[in-house]
Amino acid sequence: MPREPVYLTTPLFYVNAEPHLGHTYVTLVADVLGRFWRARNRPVFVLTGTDEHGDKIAQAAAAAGVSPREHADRVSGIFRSTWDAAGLRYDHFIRTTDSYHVAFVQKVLADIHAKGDIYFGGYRGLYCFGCERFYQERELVDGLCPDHRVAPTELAEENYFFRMSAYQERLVATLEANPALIVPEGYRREVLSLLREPIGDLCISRPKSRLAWGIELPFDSRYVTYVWFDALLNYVSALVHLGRMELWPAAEHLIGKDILKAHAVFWPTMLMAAGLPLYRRLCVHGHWQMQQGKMSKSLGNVVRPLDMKARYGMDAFRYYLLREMAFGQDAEFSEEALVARLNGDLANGLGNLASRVLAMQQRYFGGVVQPLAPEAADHALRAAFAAAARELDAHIADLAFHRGLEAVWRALDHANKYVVETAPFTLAKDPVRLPRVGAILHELCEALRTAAQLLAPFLPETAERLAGLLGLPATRLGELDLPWGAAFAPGHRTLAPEALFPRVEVSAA
RNA sequence: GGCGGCGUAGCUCAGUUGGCUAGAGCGAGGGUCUCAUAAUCCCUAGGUCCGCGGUUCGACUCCGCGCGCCGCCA
Repeated sequence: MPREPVYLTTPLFYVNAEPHLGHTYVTLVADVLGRFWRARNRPVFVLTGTDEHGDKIAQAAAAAGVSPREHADRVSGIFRSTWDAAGLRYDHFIRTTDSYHVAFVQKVLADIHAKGDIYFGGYRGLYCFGCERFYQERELVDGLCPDHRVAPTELAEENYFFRMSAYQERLVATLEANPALIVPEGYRREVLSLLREPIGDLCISRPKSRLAWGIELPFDSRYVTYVWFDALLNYVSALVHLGRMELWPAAEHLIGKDILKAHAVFWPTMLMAAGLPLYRRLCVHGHWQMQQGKMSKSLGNVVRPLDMKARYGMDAFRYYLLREMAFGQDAEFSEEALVARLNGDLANGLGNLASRVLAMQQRYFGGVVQPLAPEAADHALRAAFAAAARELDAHIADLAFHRGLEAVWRALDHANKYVVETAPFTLAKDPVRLPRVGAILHELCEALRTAAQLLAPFLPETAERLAGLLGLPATRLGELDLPWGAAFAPGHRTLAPEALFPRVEVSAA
């Protein structure tokens, strides 16, 4: 049976800032889902990249005394190298300045123009030359530009407009017919509520006299295309370029709630105009609120992923982000909470379990795994892990990463309890009971192996290390996916324990 | 101003279609084991479930109003 592919996308990151927590979170989610579905034998493709056109980029480049292209090259390179260094995987990295992307955007613009869904029209508004942008009345302070404190000029400008309004009705009908098109549910309702009002048409051009750093309109060289029309098309242009359009209907866009409207209104109507099917799902996450603590103040509240990796290890950082945020809702970021998760869940929970099991295996049997002889408590342990596996799958399909991890930890907690209740360290004092001790430890090795398998998409380094300590140096999850009892052949040896997660002292900050 | 979300133990939150004495984790306090990363395990919190009304045999869970945060839109 052919497996349905999963095409995951992150937003294209605007090259006006270096990678911070928001960029990192969504890229991490793409990485985790990619690993998760690959492990379940579904074809996966992950796309990320950078958005490089526009006013702000041209300004930043000018301020730095370089060309827009040079500026974009530099920052785009930082994004790419950051994801690589952080171990966040993607299959293709697209830049909106890539020639194939530019060509594709122009082709789509030409097609929609020819079809009659792009028209030329006038626009009149209040323009601030300092900001190089139009202002709404309500944005002004005492009638003045809030930044420059000068009165904006009333300016009339002619531009091209995309006939977005023509697709409003169809979009509403589509959303109503597909309850899972936008998740979590709250965001779908928000979009439907937004669509109760006329959405109007979308201005998609800027005269070159005002902005030259963009993709030229194929039907009028005096203009470049503006923002979203350029950036959104990346999701398709990359596939066209790579000859992978069979992935298109499988698209699952991961975005932050700040760009919901662009992805839930602009993008679907653009696809309709372009004659393409809609994406499968739009997955909207909340924002990380920065705690105004002393730690982050000096850093300007910027959390840099590689700093976190250096300080706590990438897996601990990954675990914290996934465990602490309910996908869709806002969450607060704090290093104290990260350390609490690291010490409590990772070190005391998972890490310590591995240590005690491997130490006993070593001490009592020289690392050699003994035969199984399941009793009631053993069956209960197995059941706990079987339940965790089921719950994990259900929660991840729902993007509830925090619930999925919680389910795995319930099983790990059960295993720690099992150690105390079966007390192999006490039984070991009586040579007659040694076979039972061996059987208990075998059960626990299976528990650890199962944990490694379940956690691999979330904590890839840890899963690999744990498998190695168990004497199963398989790096591919499939090799760990065995029936309980099948992983350790007679004579199999485990290694001496080593701390998976050293505790971090709370005062260190 | 319109629409939507949220408001549950110190903290972070669960609480399916309304129903037995409202739960978990962390923190805090007490205890235990000793295999382990001074870790594990056990016990302990008596919280106006934002407030006020209403529907109901019965509401944290439904309805209305109000208050407080937050978001989107105008």
